Amino acid sequence: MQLKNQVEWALHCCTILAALPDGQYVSTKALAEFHRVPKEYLSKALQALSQAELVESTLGPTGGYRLARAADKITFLDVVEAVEGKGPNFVCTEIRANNPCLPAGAKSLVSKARPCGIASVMYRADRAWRDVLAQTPISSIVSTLERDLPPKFWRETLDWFSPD
Amino acid sequence: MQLKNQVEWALHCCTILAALPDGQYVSTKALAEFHRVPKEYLSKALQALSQAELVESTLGPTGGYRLARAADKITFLDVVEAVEGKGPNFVCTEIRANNPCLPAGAKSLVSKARPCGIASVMYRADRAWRDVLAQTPISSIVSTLERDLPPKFWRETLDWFSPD
DNA sequence: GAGAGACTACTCGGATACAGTCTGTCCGAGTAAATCCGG
DNA sequence: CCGGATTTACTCGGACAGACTGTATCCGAGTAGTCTCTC
Repeated sequence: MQLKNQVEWALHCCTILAALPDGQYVSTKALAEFHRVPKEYLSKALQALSQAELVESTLGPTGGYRLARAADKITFLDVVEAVEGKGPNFVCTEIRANNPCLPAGAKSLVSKARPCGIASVMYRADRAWRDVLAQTPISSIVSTLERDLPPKFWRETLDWFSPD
Repeated sequence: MQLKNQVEWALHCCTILAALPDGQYVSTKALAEFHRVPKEYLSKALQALSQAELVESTLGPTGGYRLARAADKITFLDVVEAVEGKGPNFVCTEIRANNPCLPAGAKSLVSKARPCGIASVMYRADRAWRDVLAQTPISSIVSTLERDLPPKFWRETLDWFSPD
């Protein structure tokens, strides 16, 4: 059970978009070349972000993507769920209802009113995972990058994306 | 990104083993019929538990599985990791090192000493998930089952597994 | 009645098959900026 | 010099293929109880 590669790519692309001046569009091509990942496939991840309304796109030349809202209003969870889906990582198939000792009509014993104890624990864990992601905005990564990377490389990186 | 079905099955099987009298062996066949799950496939999950030394098996007739240690010493995390593997749900491929602005020899900038900020957050979330699972022993589910299920059905269920 | 051998029921592990998802590529349609061309 | 047509560069969406993983089945080898058969 492992998250897709696209999750990692989407997160890196979002931090790039967050680091650049507000409103600057960046093309899929540029993002793909920068990270050395297949352009057409990365495009799928960006489309997912677009559909989740985390980024917005413009067509035509000079087109591309930019964040749809402030970088501190976009969390890791937003990005992960956009790419990976919002479903929990555990799905209860209610196999407890297959207990041959339970009468056929005893659906009430296994109804939503008495959720499966095992599923409850798994859901709680899933929520803990999502909570951490929800508490971390994309902007926080920009800060650490700005602090950790030598200013020279940081400036060159930002310039790399700017036209002319 | 979703956990395997086998995880759910393994957890349910473990709670059954935990609920039965200490040391009682239960065959794969019985567990499979009880949960209405393919026997040969369930057997794979049980083998994984066996390999992780959470359960122990005996061959021959009256053979089967039983818990290898007390039910309050076996956590959800033990079972999940036995079936699903111990690896984190996010793997960092270090695509930040592909930044074309970084000189070829600047490996030190992206070394373990400065872990990728994005990966750090993902690992933190993964740890939060595992922490919840590690804090919940299998025995806790037995308690809630005993409390929620009418005693009649509970007794019949335990009897279902006992030879005689 | 006792002991040796055959039998049975189970686990274990490997081999195999099928479906679904992940990864990656290709192409056509639509769009907006830039360029070109004719008046 | 200006306005309309063409070109260009991008997004978007669908179709497709290959690899990998998850799901499921089957079978043979090994093992421990049980049964049978012989003395």
